[in-house]
Amino acid sequence: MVDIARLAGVSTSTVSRALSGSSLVNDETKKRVAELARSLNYTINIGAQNLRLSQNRTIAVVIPYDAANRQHVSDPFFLSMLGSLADAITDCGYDMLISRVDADRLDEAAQIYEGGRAIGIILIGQWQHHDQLNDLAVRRVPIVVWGAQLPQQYYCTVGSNNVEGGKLATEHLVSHGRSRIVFFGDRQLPEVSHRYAGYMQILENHHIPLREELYVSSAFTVESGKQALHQLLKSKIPFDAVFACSDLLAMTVISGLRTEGIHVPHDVAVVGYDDIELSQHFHPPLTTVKQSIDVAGRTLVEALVELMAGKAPSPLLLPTSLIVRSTSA
Amino acid sequence: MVDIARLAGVSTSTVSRALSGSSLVNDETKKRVAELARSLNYTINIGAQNLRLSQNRTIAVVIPYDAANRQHVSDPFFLSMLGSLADAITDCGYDMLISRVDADRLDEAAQIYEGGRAIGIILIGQWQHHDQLNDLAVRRVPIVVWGAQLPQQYYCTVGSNNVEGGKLATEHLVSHGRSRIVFFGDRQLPEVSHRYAGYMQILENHHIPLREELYVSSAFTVESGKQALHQLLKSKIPFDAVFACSDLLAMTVISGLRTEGIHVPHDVAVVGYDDIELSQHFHPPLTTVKQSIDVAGRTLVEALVELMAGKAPSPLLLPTSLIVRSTSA
DNA sequence: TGCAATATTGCAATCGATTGCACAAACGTG
DNA sequence: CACGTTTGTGCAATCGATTGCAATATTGCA
Repeated sequence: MVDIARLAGVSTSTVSRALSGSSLVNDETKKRVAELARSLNYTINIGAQNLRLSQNRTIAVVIPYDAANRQHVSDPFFLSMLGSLADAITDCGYDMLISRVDADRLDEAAQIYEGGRAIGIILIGQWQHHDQLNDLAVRRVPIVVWGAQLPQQYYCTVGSNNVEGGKLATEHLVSHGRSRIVFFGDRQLPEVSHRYAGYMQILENHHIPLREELYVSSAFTVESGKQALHQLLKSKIPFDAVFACSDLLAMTVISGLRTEGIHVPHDVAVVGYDDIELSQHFHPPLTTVKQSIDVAGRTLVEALVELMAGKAPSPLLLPTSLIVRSTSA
Repeated sequence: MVDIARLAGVSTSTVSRALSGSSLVNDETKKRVAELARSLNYTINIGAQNLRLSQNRTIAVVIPYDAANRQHVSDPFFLSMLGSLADAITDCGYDMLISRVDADRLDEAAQIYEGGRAIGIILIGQWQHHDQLNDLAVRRVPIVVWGAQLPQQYYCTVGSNNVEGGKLATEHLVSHGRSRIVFFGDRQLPEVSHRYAGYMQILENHHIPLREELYVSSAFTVESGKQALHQLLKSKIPFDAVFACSDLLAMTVISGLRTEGIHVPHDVAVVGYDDIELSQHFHPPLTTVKQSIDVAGRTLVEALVELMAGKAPSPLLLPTSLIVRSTSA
């Protein structure tokens, strides 16, 4: 900017005003400055500008990760969410910073905000970090979390209606005559526990006994799903349906059953969760509970914008819907 | 920082030095400052620090998008790459900024660098932007592109060996007795054109005539794949294999063929490209050419780091490998 | 021509950090 | 006790922008 000022024979004040289109500057001077800036490939230094104006257009997307497992980012639903957020954040004119934070030190996320790195945070992966997230909210960090609404919650969540989703899937399976429905997922996680609650309620409505042995604990990874299925089959517990907590798990289950000669949906019906793009191209096309990822991304950003504007957006539950395809006929 | 200085009864200079662990500061003072900083939840303002030190630990990942189509980020290979980059960039201690840039104005990407927003750029999506990318390189923007190496190229690319990939797939199909192999993709794109070159060469090696009608142009979207397949089937051109330029396209093709009662691999063998995670869970499990996404992410970052260190890394070709599963027996 | 009103421009302080240099206190030595 | 060292701190300039206020140039009008 100093260079431009010198070449244009004016002060940096004038250059600054000219580039920001201030009406205080002569049109001719403005034009001269603009041309010089273009010819020098000059770009305003955003860091300095942000410092001076103490503004910022960056939203941070934080992904907690387990330092012990060194797990990588690969879950398709998760990645789709990232894509959706990239779209939504860009459309609102913000920049998007992706940050992986040690799950045991989520307060580091606060530093992203307090250090002026970003003006707000979207966190994907509520897991069991409820207390840490509450701490962040108490510190007045503008943060919106993708996940389930819990009691005693001071931070804002956006999530799909997991209870409803659990009900939809279970009701569908029951209405197709299934009664020994395996629940496949980790109910220690808030979102999954809500789905389990929906599952239980439908069973109760239909006077179907809830069997603890039909709860199969599995993390969201393919490896974990394979193992859990293996355990289940080995235990010889009879079942005629599986409600899996993600499409990826559902696909894993279907593949596993197929190698055992168990036919889907004839012998065992399967319903997944998420409706990722590949579910419809899977064979057989997957019956699943849809969470609209596009809507999710947009809603997260909207909630954050509200929060940053000083409002207190209430936790949001997005509707889910059952997509019936061929794994549950 | 001023507050801390006042409370600790020292100057900001001392606070700055204390926090940065300078040996010039008395240990006792250091401790006092550190405790105050902790109790006040103080975090250093990174923007100001960057400005003063003219440093920066941010790498921008740029995704060109077509303003006309408003297409969203959803391709699974692409999303996996994003995840892989997030891992690699974080592991190297950098921050990751995601930026979608109008494909016709890629020079805007230069502003991210020149404006001090990031110290280097990784661009995913070479498409047909060769000239614009060359312009960026000429402007000395540290940029590494995921894509194919082209003649007259001044920017650094990292990509898989597409010619080899094309050969692997075609050779495999030919060796299984297929001779009317449809090539499914858009050969106007550099990477695809290299795969096509490999395809052609293997055909020639085996004295199989190259038939223009077996080239089916399709973009990387499901929609486009469906349409292209529809055209192909309508034209009644006989074929006994398909080499699709992505796993997503391969799955689309297999689904489409199945609804027409054409059996894979008995009637038509199919080979995909990418080896995304879901390919192995697809039914039938997909034979495909693997590009290792983990390696890709790490390599892109390494190349960029070299480039930023002032070296001139040569374009890199990552090896591809054929993963034989059940769609090509 | 003289003076007020208006249009442009520059000076200098500021955002929050870092750091070279000067200075003061404490210490060691002859 | 005087003087050179070592140690610890503070002052003030700096990074690249913005902006209130003062200063100057231009114009309009009596």
